[in-house]
Amino acid sequence: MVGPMSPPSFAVTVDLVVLTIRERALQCLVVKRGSEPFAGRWALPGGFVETDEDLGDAARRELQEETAIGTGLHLEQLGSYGTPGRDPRGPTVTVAYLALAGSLDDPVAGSDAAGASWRGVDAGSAESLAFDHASILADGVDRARSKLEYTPLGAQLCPAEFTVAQLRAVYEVVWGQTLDPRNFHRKVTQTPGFLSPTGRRTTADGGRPAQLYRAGDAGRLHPPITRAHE
Amino acid sequence: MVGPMSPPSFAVTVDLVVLTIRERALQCLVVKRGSEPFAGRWALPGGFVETDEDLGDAARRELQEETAIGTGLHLEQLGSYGTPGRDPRGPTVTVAYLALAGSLDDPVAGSDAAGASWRGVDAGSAESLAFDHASILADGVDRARSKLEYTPLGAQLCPAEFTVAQLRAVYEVVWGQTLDPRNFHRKVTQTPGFLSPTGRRTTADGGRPAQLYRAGDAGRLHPPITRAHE
DNA sequence: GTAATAGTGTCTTTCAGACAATATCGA
DNA sequence: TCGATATTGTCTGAAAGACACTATTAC
Repeated sequence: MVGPMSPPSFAVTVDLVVLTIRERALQCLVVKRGSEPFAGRWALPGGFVETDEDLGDAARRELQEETAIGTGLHLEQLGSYGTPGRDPRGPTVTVAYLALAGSLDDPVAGSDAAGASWRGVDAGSAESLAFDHASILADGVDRARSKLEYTPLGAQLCPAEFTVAQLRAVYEVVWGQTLDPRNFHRKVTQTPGFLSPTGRRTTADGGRPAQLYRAGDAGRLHPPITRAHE
Repeated sequence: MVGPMSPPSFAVTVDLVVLTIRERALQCLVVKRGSEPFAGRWALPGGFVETDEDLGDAARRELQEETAIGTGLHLEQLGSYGTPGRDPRGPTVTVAYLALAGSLDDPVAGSDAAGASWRGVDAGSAESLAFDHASILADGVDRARSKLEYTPLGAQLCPAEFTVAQLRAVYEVVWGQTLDPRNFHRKVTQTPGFLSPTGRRTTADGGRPAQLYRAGDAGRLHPPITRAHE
């Protein structure tokens, strides 16, 4: 029997998968790294957790520092990644968070980072991300796809006020399939708590003016919105 | 601008929520701690991650060392917990894993720990767990409840071969609600890939002999099994 | 036979998918 | 007027909930 040993020492980081819809595509917030390792490469926003800081608070702080986005964003823990060697600086575990941003809060500023931008989430353009961030991003997109099925979080990817058609576009882009406008309309308007009507209308899309809604207060969709699963 | 600082140092642990059904109740694997902090208190099995070790591997190793259970258990990452002060030894982040154990592999041995046992998961009996393990356990139970809806993992909580009635008992215990035997039978036997018949029968429960099944190869249930949500 | 559990069938309701028809705008 | 989009409605098929009924064992 040996005496008590001090436990192995790790650095802990948070990384954020922040998704939004732009140009009718699902896009992800990335920052250009200003320092080694991977200086000049694109990566998910994130950084070291302080020892007196909760994980979620660290995620919110890093998001604020690096991209000045998303006060009041819905943040959800996605998973943790600790494969040995994933960070050349030494043993590092990262806790990934997922956030969905409405299409309006797009202006992005860098402060800690050399730059920040949105980019598509398709496999090709994600390949070049630093660390294991391509894999984390893929997990985030998967999670977002699932969340849209059984939660009303699709509304988080819309502006504060939106039409049913805009919400449908979110689903179509995230799921990569077209949905029948009439059945979708029936589904979302008749699910209690999904949408709350503002009474206002917009005619921005041409055609008959559409009702404007904001996100309702439902926590979970019953029954879920179904999609063709592979 | 300051120079590069060494990042804050954390210990990283894994903790396991291992659930099974015993005595018609959902039970959880706990170990009695053999050393400080919380010596003599019950806790979830778990321990420090080595720096050259993947998180999932560490979870499997700790489970093996502390309880000699579960070679070939389904292991799934549950979430990470890093509230400052959660471990009196210093800054510690724990990555929790969820596992579902069939009712047969119950004998439990301690080696690192002073003892190991199953205990009910109800709020009352979980209160006394060390660290923030009561909260982790609650999250694990929540996750298990959800997984039963849209995956065939309920079969993982049964022996290798089981009857539809045994499977139904699993759902009833985990969800805390009774299900109609006839509708449940129709649902699980007609969902492709959920169950695979062995051809054998058992009469252990009295009455007409029941078909024995083993878990099928479906990854996801379409449509899901629904439960009354609150 | 009875008691007990397994399994089938049937009716009703709810809801998704397909799609016709109508409504209300701009040009 | 037309072209575009929004919204309502209708029909059909899949599947859940309720529950009668039959099947097969032990006693």
